[in-house]
Amino acid sequence: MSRLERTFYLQSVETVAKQLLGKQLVRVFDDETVERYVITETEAYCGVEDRACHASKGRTKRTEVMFHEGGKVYMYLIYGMYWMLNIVCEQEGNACAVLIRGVRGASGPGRVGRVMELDKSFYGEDLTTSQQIWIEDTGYVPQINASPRVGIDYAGEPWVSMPLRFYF
DNA sequence: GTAAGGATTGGC
DNA sequence: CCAATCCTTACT
Repeated sequence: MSRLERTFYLQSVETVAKQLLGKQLVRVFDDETVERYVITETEAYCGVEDRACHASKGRTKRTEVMFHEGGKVYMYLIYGMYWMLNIVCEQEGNACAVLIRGVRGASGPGRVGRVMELDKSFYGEDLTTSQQIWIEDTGYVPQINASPRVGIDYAGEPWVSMPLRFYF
């Protein structure tokens, strides 16, 4: 199977979030062990206007990579213990990203980061060139379901109600 | 410098 | 229901 290239990540964040379902994350660990994880759940975060998106806080050291062109990894620590894996999308400056909320065998974004042994060191990693993590097409196109995003009540309307969580 | 809170999880 | 645990942001 082939690694997804730049053009895939430059599509709209909502499109990427849906298209990532069924694709597989490939992770090469330090001991050269290779593991593949099929993506089963994602959420789209849409730039500086989306109050649920960290980029709405402005371009800071933490959110910097989200302002780059699509295809890079945005990692951040939540509740002092869970590393979240996000994929930056769209053109440079749009500040959009897709949160990987679940893979086959690991339901929940915190578990995804733990199972794949991801942390701050992956911040800014480029999925089109990295030797440690990338995404491949499987040819499988699942039936997609959508619902509001989880854990962003603070964002208020209309963001809290928008169906930007996708799963199958 | 200090304080508040979070795109969660697992245990009581 | 609630503690764990630490980084980022907001304010003094």
